Amino acid sequence: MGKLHEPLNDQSCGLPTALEVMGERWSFMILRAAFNGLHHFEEFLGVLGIARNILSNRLARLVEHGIMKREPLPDDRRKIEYRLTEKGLDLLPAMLALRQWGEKYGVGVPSNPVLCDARDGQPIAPIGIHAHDGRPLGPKELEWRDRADLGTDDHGDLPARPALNVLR
Amino acid sequence: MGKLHEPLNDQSCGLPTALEVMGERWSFMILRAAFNGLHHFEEFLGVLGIARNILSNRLARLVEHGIMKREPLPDDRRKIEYRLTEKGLDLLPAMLALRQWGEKYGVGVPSNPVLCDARDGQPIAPIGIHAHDGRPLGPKELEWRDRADLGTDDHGDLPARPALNVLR
DNA sequence: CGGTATCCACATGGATACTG
DNA sequence: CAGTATCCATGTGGATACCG
Repeated sequence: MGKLHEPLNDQSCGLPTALEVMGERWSFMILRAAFNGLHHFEEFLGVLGIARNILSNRLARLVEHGIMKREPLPDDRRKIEYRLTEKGLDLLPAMLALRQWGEKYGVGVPSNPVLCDARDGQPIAPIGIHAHDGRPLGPKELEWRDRADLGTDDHGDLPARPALNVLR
Repeated sequence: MGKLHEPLNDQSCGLPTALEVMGERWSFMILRAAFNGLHHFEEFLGVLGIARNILSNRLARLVEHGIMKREPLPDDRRKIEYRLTEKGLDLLPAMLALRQWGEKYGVGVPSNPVLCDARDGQPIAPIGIHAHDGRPLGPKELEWRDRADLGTDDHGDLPARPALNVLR
């Protein structure tokens, strides 16, 4: 395979950065399991049906990237807990957005469990794009702008293609 | 490598579905380029620095999955345009969520171009989780609930782990 | 329990040449 | 221009045995 562990050739966009960590399919599944409350090596092993060496490798990589932390339990130092860090928890919106897309276009089976507002017990709203005033925005109300046009100077991301011309 | 093209062993969650399509790193990068306005084989080729055969393969797969469509131009049938479908466009929130995460924890360079509200020109709000009334929710205001508890019956996703116990 | 260490299968990816 | 066809390198993943 190509040079998988060289950083992707793009320094100015966050997407390649995210991909470098999440680009491996098992990392995603491990994260999902972690979000659903799994903490131990053998739990992941059983639930995911992943090989030991791969699980070991992926957990180590997630820890390296600061997405999960590894803590031996005080009572039995052989027992180890893996927990999401803040950085890992911050992946929740991305995970949910992907999951919702998969539910919309996949087999069509809404999945379980459902993430709910703890206060009223109601399911959360679909992840979407919102203006700063909170109004939800459809793809037609969006446009690309150069950051420079907003006041701050910056470098390019992709060759300037300011229009979301994907929509006409 | 394992059986990469067997569906991931989970029928009731949308995340594996999404992963099956987006799990390949190049697919992500191609999608990003498409969202930024690229439409042609050689454009992708030049911008992404991907091998011809891989690009060909990934484009075909994206078309297969209904995420992009391939249309020969009426004037010159050799020229082909690749465009995002509705299904592809619906990946935008997930892409943005990942990108924002990457920007927050990556090299820290905010990327270009910036997606803005076409009406007021202001950058969109960060992708986040919202209650049905629109109020933004932090991780501590979230909890997992079984779908059955909401009225509709359903099957399991992962072994029942209703609590987002990741947060305490 | 939570890993390493091996060994092996094969998918992904790069480079390059060729084609309609 | 938009691909195929080939060849080859290596990363990902599975199975299994072993270890502290």
